[in-house]
Amino acid sequence: MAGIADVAARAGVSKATASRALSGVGYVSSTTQGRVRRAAEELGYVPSAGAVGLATGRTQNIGVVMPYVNRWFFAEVLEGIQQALLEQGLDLTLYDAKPGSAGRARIFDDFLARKRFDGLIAVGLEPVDRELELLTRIDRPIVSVVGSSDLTSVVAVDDDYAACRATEHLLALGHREIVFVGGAPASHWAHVDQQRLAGYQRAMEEAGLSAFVRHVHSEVTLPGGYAAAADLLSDARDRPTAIVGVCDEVAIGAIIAARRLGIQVPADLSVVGIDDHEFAEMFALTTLQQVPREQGRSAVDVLLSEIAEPARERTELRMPARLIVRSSTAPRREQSSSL
Amino acid sequence: MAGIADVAARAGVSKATASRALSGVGYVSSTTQGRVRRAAEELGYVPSAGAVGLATGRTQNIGVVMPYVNRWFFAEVLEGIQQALLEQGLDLTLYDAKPGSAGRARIFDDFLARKRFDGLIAVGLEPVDRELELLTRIDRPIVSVVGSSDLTSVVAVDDDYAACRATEHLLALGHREIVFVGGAPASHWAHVDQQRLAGYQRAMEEAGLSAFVRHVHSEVTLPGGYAAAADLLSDARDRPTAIVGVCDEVAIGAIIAARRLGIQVPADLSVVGIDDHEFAEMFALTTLQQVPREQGRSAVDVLLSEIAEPARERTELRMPARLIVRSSTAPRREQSSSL
DNA sequence: TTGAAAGCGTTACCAC
DNA sequence: GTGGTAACGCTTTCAA
Repeated sequence: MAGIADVAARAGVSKATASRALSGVGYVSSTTQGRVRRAAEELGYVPSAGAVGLATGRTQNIGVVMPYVNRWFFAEVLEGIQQALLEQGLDLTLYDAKPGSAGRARIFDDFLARKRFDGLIAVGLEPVDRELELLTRIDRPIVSVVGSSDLTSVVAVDDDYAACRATEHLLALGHREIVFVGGAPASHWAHVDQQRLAGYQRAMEEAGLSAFVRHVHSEVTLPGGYAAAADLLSDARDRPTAIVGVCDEVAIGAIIAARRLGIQVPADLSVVGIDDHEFAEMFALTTLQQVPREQGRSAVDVLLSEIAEPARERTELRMPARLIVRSSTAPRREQSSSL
Repeated sequence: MAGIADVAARAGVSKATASRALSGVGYVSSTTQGRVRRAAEELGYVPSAGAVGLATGRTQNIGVVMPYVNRWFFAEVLEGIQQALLEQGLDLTLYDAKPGSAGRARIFDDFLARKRFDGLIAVGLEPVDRELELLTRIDRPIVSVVGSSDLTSVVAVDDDYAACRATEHLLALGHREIVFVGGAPASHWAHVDQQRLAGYQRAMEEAGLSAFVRHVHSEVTLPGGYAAAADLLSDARDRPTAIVGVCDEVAIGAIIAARRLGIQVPADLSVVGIDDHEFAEMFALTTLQQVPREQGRSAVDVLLSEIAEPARERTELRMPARLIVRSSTAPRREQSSSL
């Protein structure tokens, strides 16, 4: 375990000079720098992260808190963050804070307080009040991905717009009986669900179809969408002609359910999602694309700026989703039952 | 930023005593301990991780390296690890090392060398030689999840057995034309694919059906299985009556492909997977269950023992998968084409 | 049972 | 341009 003292000794300089030569901060003649570098190389010198942290107050480590890692959106964001941090030579400490779990309480009470990071990225956290307060105490820059927050920077997609655009797409195809599937009453995804539901409602209202607004709850997962749609579609009499899924996973669940019931997609039923999930292509799903990986990268950019310049005011980056038309949507068909 | 000195001052003792009182190591009278604890409480004292690390040589942090986080198995393992670590009050630093990426090289060259962790869990890594060498240099306990390794402890499912069992299940149902789907020629999943393929082959051979052994390559993802199966099943003439998927994702892709081609599962085609993926239930998939979350937890157990007792010899934990019969498999039907 | 002081490995300030 | 040296915040001997 060669330390900087060993490097200095071998290069015939002081620790101070060695430090400067290695970090590139401050004056060093290029010849000594060369000598020091070589010495470090030869000794296989690796600075001790703990010591650097102690001395500089910077841990070179970013914390990431998210409630799930096994769901597409979260996993993608995480990968985006990881990649961006890697390029900067920063470590990433992961905190998996499942809503309501004992672990979550522990994370907020103990782990975050330890502040083993220079900044924090909170993905889809939806903190409750107590948690929010603990978060503010942390005194490190925080950026939220997904949702909204008055006290952190935010990187997210415009959920309201996405759902509205999805609904308009169906309306333009002549659909009227459009139901919005997704979002449990007490979802920890609350903000997003709500925004997307609102966008759907707005589009319906603007089309003068307030009376047709219909929202079916479901767990926000593929099996959840499957179950909800299976139920919704089982009654042939008041079956909608189109579905807006709160996200692609739910939409795909709905497509699978429809197929099992012998309902043709898109001939009998149009389905649109939001995400552009990795399975979207396979199910020919029309969707509003967001790129969570990019959101992760952006979150890192924003966070690093705030770390570099603490006085900076908070940023809010809200990206528009782009409509991708595949073949899960089609014009409303004249139905025999419409007599 | 109250430090231990502040706590000591407030409690009217020395830093040394305060340290002992707080950590519970060494002699302290219970009255002073009480006083110190209270003082710490009142000041909201939180020890500086960096300083503790410097002084003790322990970072209270575990590194986790995996090639993906957005795939079911990896995400589940990660959650299991995270939970177990959380309970122990340990942090988790994540390194996402995509095979062949520039980031991966960086992780091995720079990040792991920094040793900001007391031990390492490598999930499905399949390191190449150079990487293996770097890994051994680290001088910290390492446990591998998935695969095999002579120089680290291993926690994994018995892949050969699982595939063999899956195949036997189909054989028992009367199937002969059983094809194994999954595994690209140069997969970074190589070891697992290989073991499972071997298990399938063994079962076929033992049943005297060596001539029927057939392996179709596919990317080890749901869309990959879909594509491979769509291709495999398109030709009605030499269509198998059963498929063993290298994992559930591939198996489910195959089921979806079959349905789209109008092939009935399980009437015309039996499909069995390995995993018990979260979607397995929804597709009524017969499968060999492994519980990656448990593997993650076990990996943590093993690792912590090795950290506590460095001389300990390496452990190898290989768990058997359990057959779960749902309804994607059925007895081979007498076929009209079998005339 | 307690306290003083010596590390742990860097960085950064201030003379030289 | 370079070298002392004091932090950084904690743990851990060793004496008292």
